[in-house]
Amino acid sequence: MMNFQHIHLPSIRPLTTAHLAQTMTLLGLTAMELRQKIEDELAKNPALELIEGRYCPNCNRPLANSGPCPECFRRQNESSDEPIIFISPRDDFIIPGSAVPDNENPFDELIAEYQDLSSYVLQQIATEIAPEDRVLAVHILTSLDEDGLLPVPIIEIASYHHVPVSRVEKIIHLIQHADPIGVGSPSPQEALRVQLQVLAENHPVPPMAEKAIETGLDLIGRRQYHELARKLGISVNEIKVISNFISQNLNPFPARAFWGEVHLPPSKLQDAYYHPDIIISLLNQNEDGPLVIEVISPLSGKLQVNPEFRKAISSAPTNKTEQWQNDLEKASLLVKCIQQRNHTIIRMMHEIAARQKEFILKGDTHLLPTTRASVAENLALHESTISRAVSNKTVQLPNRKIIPLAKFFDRSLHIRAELLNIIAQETKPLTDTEIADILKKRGYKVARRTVAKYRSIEGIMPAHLRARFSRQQHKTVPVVIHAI
DNA sequence: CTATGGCACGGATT
DNA sequence: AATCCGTGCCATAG
Repeated sequence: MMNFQHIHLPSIRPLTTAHLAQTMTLLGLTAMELRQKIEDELAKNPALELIEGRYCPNCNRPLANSGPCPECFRRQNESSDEPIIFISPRDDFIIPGSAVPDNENPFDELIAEYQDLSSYVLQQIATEIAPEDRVLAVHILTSLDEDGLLPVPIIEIASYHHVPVSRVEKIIHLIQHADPIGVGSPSPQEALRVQLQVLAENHPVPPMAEKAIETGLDLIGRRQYHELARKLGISVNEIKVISNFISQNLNPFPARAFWGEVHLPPSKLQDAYYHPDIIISLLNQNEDGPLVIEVISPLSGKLQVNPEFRKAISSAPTNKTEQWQNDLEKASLLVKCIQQRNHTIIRMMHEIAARQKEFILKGDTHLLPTTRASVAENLALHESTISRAVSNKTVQLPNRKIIPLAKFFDRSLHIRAELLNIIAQETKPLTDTEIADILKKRGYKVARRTVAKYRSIEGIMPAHLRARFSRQQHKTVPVVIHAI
């Protein structure tokens, strides 16, 4: 049923245990980790060679420019509505917002040139700032770091332009309330505080959340709920609600697409955001067309066993032959394993895309609960293979949000999304039992107790605490700022 | 008496 | 084998 004949990849033969072991290891790596690994190997193994330049990783033809191989692309495009899927070398990502222009240059030109975070924000606030403050705004915006925070002290900006600090502060205030909310804040705390305030205008927020952010963000980060609870004089559970709420609804780094549920060390998290492992987009922005799936290969050159080395091995000095032989084997093994990895990921993404196209296009409510095991079964792979392939990886969706690949396997996401809908539309605060009933009517059979759990996961407070907020008019503010 | 959270159990998933 | 998740039961708060 699936046709991969157009993708030229090595056939799958019985593997040696070494082969298997390494394939497994590589499969669990993110694109960026793989890149590191390859660089390490290149450095210490003379038998391995990277030919610089652009080659199609699927058919090995040289390519004129970056992006997909036109030949492979065309061939797949012919086969109707199947997803178009290929390995895509991308070592030169430019992420919107990460480019920090040199602010020596004339500002307006820069703005025109960079379609990035700075100009995006400036467009929003342009009409609200006095012309003479424009330079200030641009200075601030071009000084933002890649997280959307302002690393420069306000005083410095003020004295540079010989204006009072209060005037700079006023502009920062404006910037902070543009989308993404909190951008331009001097610290994560500040960004969270602004987001919380804006959110509180239209939605219930947990009591004491602001206090918690101010006094104990680091404690929340380290999950030391007990200590914070003591400090604020509230229960540990309330802290948990606050913590959930923050990670679900707020974003300490306004320029980043997601934060929270993924508990990776900061450096890994950053990599995950800037370098997704897979990119899904639409062909010509057409919602009815096939999905285009790029499996990122972190190096653009061609990785191969150095033919010179292979030849030279017969004339190796006798005390080195064993060493060289060893290098040669390891090199060819690595190359094979990387191909194997790509092949597996491609097959898996093909399967996932076929099952979850609705979710990819329309969002959380359309996720079909799926297990890794069932995908494994369909592809005749072992469950642990899929587990490896899924873990730690991130996907960029057509809406440019980057999510963990594991989200495709969330058992309850669609129900939680529906629950979010219900609560967003409620006129009076609904109790858990009532929500459970509504969900049941809509085809989701869940126990009342489970509704409570979902609420907690989503950082939503119990009915009696939602009460006093609920009559507020609903502006068109999304319930969840940086969900997905 | 009602709504909700804590704990713990068992089955599914990794 | 270890972990995650949905659920039932019970205690507690309002």
